[in-house]
Amino acid sequence: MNRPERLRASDVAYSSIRQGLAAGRWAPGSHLRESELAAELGISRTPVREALRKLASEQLVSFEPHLGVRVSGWSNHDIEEIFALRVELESYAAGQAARHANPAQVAELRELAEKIEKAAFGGLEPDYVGITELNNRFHGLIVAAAGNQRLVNLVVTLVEIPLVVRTFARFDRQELARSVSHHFDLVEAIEGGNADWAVAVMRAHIHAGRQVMLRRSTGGEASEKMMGVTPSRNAD
Amino acid sequence: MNRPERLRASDVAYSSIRQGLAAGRWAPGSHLRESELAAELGISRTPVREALRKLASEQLVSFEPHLGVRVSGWSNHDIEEIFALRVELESYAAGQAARHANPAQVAELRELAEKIEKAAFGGLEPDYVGITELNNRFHGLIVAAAGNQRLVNLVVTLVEIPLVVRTFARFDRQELARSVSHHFDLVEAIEGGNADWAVAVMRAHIHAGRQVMLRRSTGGEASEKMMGVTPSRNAD
DNA sequence: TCCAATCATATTGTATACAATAAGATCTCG
DNA sequence: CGAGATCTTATTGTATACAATATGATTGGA
Repeated sequence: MNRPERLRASDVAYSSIRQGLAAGRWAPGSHLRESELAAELGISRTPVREALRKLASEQLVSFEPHLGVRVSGWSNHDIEEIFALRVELESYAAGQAARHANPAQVAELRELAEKIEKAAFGGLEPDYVGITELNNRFHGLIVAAAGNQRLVNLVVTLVEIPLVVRTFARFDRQELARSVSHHFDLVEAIEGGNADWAVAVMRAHIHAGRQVMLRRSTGGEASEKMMGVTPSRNAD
Repeated sequence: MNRPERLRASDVAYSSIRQGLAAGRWAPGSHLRESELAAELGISRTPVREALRKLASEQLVSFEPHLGVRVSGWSNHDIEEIFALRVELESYAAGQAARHANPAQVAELRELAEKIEKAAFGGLEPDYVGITELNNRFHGLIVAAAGNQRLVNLVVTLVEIPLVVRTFARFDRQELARSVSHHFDLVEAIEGGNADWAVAVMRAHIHAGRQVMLRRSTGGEASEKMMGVTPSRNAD
């Protein structure tokens, strides 16, 4: 029935390395060697190279000729740049979603907003992994509802970065409550077709997220210029 | 003194193919064969593949597994998407430029605006190639003056598309005059640090450009869904 | 004659071998 | 002992050979 769907080795390599990056397997600044990755995946360097170049084009790793790729680290400056663009692009997306979203999309948005609330406050501790996953789907759906495929592509590469930095573990209960509240506001604005409201809420929502990201990193461990994740090995 | 600066074959391939795309060497939809390009450039398929994948990540060509790459065509829908994003991103950039641009950048902007005026109206016929080149530098400088490197990356990939479609040949004298006027307005707004003004002018400027692009293509040759350029060969 | 299955061929995908480059180690000379 | 040049080695860059896949032609049957 469903064909074997033979995967290309380069796709396997891409997914695998990308997942490793998101999981914080390598410390920011680590040098990724093509042969190591290839050996581990049981394939040759060729598809690994292809995967690494694609990841470089998404700025998840940095590439320098003859030196290979390094895992990108995210300074406060990077975070500022990314959130500044998210404010513009995602607020525009919210406005367009308010104009174009269909009832099914609105229903799914509401469902996601409720699930996020449950993941945040349904148990004794917030389920950060669940929140991250659901939040990405919520934001992704709004961008998709805007009906601009290129916008989707742009935002995906911007949003996935903070994901690497385990965003939501930085939120305290009050900040989580604010975020949840924004989500319901967005659903209401979009459902009502009120683009101006949707834009305003989204701008505020992203600004609030930006604030959390910057506050924690500067106030935390001193002089930690690069914010990454705790590597499980290969810290270089 | 200056080291030989040995170029990598993949970079040569990238520049060469990219230039060919901008020059309209292949019709939209054409199938680019790795071996052909490799033979022509006197290199192997490996660096050609790398170059093609990079061009695919910039959406200058489309890639499908096992089928290779095709030269992208630009439908009205594509143009709409691209200009919608340019309105948001470049107007934001203009606002930031008004806040952060230094006197040297302002001077260069004014110089470029004057050169564009000369290229448009200095001779008997507008120098479309010159206008395109200068206009790209003008817009690029504003984006650069905004001080957000990621914004530069995003806008570059959006702006280069219309370049492929020979934008300025679509402008009549009145439209050229309007465009030139906008440029001087932008310089004045940015020089005065008036972000609100700069944003407004840039939004209007991009909208006007969008209008020209869409009007010509729908009104011109009938049922021409894909807007490309006249291919010099290999129309497939 | 038309449709379907099979096969041939061109093209992409991957592996591997080799070349070129850069970083580090070692050695030499002051 | 230190600084600099040279050499070694690890890693990336490129070429080429081979495998897998998709497209189109051809053939056989209804």
